[in-house]
Amino acid sequence: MRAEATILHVDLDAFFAAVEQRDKPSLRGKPVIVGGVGGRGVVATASYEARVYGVRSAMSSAEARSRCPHAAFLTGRFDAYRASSAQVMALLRRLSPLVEPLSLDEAFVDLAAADLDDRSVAGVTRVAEQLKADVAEVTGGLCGSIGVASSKLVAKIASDLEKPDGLVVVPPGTERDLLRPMKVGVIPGVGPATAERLRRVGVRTVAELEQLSVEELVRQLGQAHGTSLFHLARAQDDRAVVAEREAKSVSAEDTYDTDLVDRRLLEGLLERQATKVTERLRKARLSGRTVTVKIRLHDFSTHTRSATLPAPTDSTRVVARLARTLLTEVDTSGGVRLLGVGVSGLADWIQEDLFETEDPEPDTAPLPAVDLDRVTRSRQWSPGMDVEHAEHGAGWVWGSGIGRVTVRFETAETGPGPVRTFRADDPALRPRRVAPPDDAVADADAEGAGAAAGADQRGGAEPE
DNA sequence: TCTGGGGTCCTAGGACCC
DNA sequence: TCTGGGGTCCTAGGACCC
Repeated sequence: MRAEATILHVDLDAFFAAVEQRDKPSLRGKPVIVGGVGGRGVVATASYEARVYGVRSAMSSAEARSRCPHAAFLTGRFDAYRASSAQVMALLRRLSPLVEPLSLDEAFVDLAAADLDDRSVAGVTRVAEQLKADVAEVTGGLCGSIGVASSKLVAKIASDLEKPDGLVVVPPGTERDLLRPMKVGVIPGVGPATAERLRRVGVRTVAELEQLSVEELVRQLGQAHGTSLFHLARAQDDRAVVAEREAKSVSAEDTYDTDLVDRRLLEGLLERQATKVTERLRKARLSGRTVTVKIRLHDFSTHTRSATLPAPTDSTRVVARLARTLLTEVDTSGGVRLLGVGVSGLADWIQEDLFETEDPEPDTAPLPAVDLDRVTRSRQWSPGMDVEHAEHGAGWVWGSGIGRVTVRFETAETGPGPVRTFRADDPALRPRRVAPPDDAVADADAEGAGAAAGADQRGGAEPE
């Protein structure tokens, strides 16, 4: 928290809907709803005319339609939104080099890094008023709401106070008085689950939140969330405006209008998503080590399965194959409503390039299928393990825990491949229950056996 | 016609290292 | 022999944000 109100938060009003109304004059003054129009769509943005009818973001499109049947329902035109967003962000960067976009329609600007001679409340108010005028001009009439304060927390809350087309500057020193009467939910990070937990200990407002000790908050909400909320309740917030944030993951997911059961269809859809994700990775010159498959079943329960490769990849083949294998770990026989593929553990593609070999198409080398029925020799075994841990010609197989078997796909030709853990009850695994071979017991007893297995699991394979 | 899609961050447990 | 302790990596799930 600084002595001056130099953190500015801009939030474009009903952004997607506003772009539509700007581009299609016939929609102006009418309720416009942008979002999924399919059977399972939800509202991304509702114009203020639609909000009158109680239509809100994240509401199902079906409900929105019953509340406001005469609204224009549109699927998003994201290229148009991106273009307008870029215009606004460019404007912000002219104001200050320190701009942190939070999404297409929202950003923090650090005015302390701006070339400003008057940082008084009156001074930053003039800056914000000019900015609003500039936004309208460059975008062809879009409105934004602005909050300016001594911290990110208060600037963001302030930008929301007079929406749409709002401007609130919070004078330094008055932050806590502003927050105290507000519901705890105004604090970013306090969603329905946290609000409910707090309600159960008698806390509804920020003033009441202030009464809780840090120990009590940590007990209720965990270390990170508890301590952070303790400080935010007191308007203590030193988070910096960070201009360049690196992506941590890239993913694609789709919800289907009907629950899907057909295995081949699911695999095909997974493949398509893997293609989308890896194309985006390559475009961003990124690659990643961890592949995650997300599956939402008919009952809306959501499951993820992930596996980490020994080296980063941006290969469609590798990601698709691993995704397909991961899919087998979840029982989808009841029907799948959502399927998704993500890649995380991102690495800089350029850096990886330095280690590229001559092979122009390393992706095309097929990974060997590990035939678990032919697993013969136990590599590590400990009493009580459900599944034998073994190695065989096409790959290493070993246990990383009771009831689990980890396989590394690796051959002399392909080198280290993906590592994946199967559950003992995985139908794809069909482990044979065998007595541990003598040498495995000896290995397990021997000192250093664990270390050797660990090196392999790291994707090691490199000789020490 | 309940409940999108793209993300981020945190927790917790197990394995493993030193 | 009756049992370390800190740190990291990995996986699964959940809360949250726009």
